[in-house]
Amino acid sequence: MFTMSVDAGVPPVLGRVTITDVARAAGVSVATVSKVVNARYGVAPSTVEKVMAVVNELGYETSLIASSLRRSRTNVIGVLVTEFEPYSAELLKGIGAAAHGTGYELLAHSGWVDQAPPIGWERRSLSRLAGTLIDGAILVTPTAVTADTPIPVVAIDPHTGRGGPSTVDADNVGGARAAVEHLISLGHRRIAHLRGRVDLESSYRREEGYRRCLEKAGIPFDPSLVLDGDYRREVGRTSAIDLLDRTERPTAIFAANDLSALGALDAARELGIDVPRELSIVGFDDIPESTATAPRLTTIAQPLRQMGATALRMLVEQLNGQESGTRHEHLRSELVIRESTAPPPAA
Amino acid sequence: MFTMSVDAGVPPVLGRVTITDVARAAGVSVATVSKVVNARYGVAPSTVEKVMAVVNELGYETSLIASSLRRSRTNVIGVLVTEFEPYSAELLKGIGAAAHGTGYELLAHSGWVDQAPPIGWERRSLSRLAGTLIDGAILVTPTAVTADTPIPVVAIDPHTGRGGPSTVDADNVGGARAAVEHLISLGHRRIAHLRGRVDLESSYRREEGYRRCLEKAGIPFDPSLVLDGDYRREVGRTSAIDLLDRTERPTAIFAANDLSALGALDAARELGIDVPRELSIVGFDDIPESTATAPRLTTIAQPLRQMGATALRMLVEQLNGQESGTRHEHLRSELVIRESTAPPPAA
DNA sequence: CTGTTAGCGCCTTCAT
DNA sequence: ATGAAGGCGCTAACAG
Repeated sequence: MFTMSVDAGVPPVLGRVTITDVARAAGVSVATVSKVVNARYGVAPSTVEKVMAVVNELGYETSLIASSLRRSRTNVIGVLVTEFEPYSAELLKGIGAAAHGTGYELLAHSGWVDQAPPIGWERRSLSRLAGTLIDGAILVTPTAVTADTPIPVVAIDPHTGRGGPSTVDADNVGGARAAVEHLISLGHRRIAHLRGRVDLESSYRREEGYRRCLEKAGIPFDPSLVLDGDYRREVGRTSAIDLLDRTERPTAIFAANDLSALGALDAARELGIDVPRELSIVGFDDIPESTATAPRLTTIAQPLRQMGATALRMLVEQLNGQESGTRHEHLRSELVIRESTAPPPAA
Repeated sequence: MFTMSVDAGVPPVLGRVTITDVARAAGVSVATVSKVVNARYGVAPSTVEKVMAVVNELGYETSLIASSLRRSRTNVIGVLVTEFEPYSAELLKGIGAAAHGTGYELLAHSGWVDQAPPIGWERRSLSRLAGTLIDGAILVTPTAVTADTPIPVVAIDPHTGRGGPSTVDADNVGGARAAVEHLISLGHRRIAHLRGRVDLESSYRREEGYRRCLEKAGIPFDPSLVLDGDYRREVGRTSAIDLLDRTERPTAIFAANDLSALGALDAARELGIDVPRELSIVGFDDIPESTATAPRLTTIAQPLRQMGATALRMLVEQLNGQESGTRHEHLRSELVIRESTAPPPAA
């Protein structure tokens, strides 16, 4: 505990310092301490001084939990994620940067560290934190948000864009089409797809973009070329191995996100398949990790930091009552050509 | 609020659903609901069923805050950071990965979004969350931790390694020496240094490594070549501009972390100075962003994910009472040569 | 098996 | 100007 050397004859306190400890040490009531700490009127200057001295000596800080249980506002915004992976980490950076000057602290919560998050996980998380600890929340890739949340909410890349809370996402269909168009323009015809998380809208949109683009180019859709990537590296790797072990393997893979694309890259390396000479790979997201590989990943860049920042600003507007209706912010995504794509082998 | 269509004649509830709402709707006492929800013994099966039905209908979840105020344990580990930037984001990824299977949820807290964190910021954050919300904490780059914290704590890259809580860090002196040796071996003699945050031990160690290495190579130490980088991109940029505007500018810069190295890269680009032909830059950390630049950054890699994972494991051991004494884990850092370093211009 | 009671730490009337 | 009392939502001990 933070019991430092106590000069003024105040006895040290065991455990966490509470308002009661301060009150006892200062010889006043807890109510008075509360008033002093929260700068309320009606306390004699001499009392204020006395109490503050004890507060400093004991290193007292009001418990966020206790006060939030009592108060209505906490000035804390919650960021609810299933996991801290590169995607949510990027959003967090953007959210954090945008939080400067708003007066809100940030609390990022990751439940479900043990189990896979069930559909609707965000409801549980929200229920556990809302109403008391946090004033509003940013939901990262929620699966089943409804409109009637207990506190203001903004969802990033949610399952369903309409009818629910305000949302932020990037152009998924357009991005996917740009990715596949790029591959087609290089000459690829056998293009596989590593699908995203089935509980997310973005997965469907990206697959839709993939199919539409094939269709437009007159390439027949082959369902056997679409496997699960689940937005995860290991799943992407496994599916890619399946794909690449076939006698007539695809010459290109469009992965629904960078993580699964990195998994595909892992697979190619393991199988001794050269990227991009023998296999082209395109990802989606543009997480920083996508430049750390050799070859560097060609991908569809989503403005993740900006998406996070936008979500935070929208939420703060709601919290400050400046904005009432729900908004749906769509940001642009764009093709970033790096080193993982090339024309297919001459074969 | 999560009031869904209520079938069993339970009236909808306004605001967050509390245990009282459930009790009232189910026609039992709050104590009984609590027992049911927490799977305690001594409740009739029929009652359990009845209560659970209402719980599901109303979408009730126990408030983390209220229960943590009452209980001693919460099974939540706090990660206290000043800011969500690339460094702490990497740690968070490692911490999150290591949390799988431990039974602990994660709560990452960033206070100080408005103000610069004062020395000892971690004490306030800890006081606000400890004792109730979180069972233990990982402190990221704390500035003045003492040994007597109210809850078990592990510090990552703290101000002082000894006498305080358990710590995790990487080899700072060795890393810095490797960086500067690399530059010297390339032929550099005028090597500048962008110093880190003055409130952190790691800054001193890296500067120490820099000076020792110069000394060993017989290069006189020039204090005018050491400027503040503050571990931040913008500060690194400003200082680098100062350095590069001089008539006799350095041929190489060793930045105390990648962020300030990226700032130096920004500065060079603005001034039209070619990296690495006219200026070499070495960073420290190996955040994913260090590969996203052109040229890619040569840097000292700290195993950030692993550091986070180690910290989590150490903390869990403390929480489970398997480990009592404080430990200091030192991980290795290593030079990663990429594209931002080359021999100095022939001049 | 169920309900009543007390209290976690804090803030807010409302008396004094 | 100060303090006593009630209550936020919940759980643990005890009573019935």
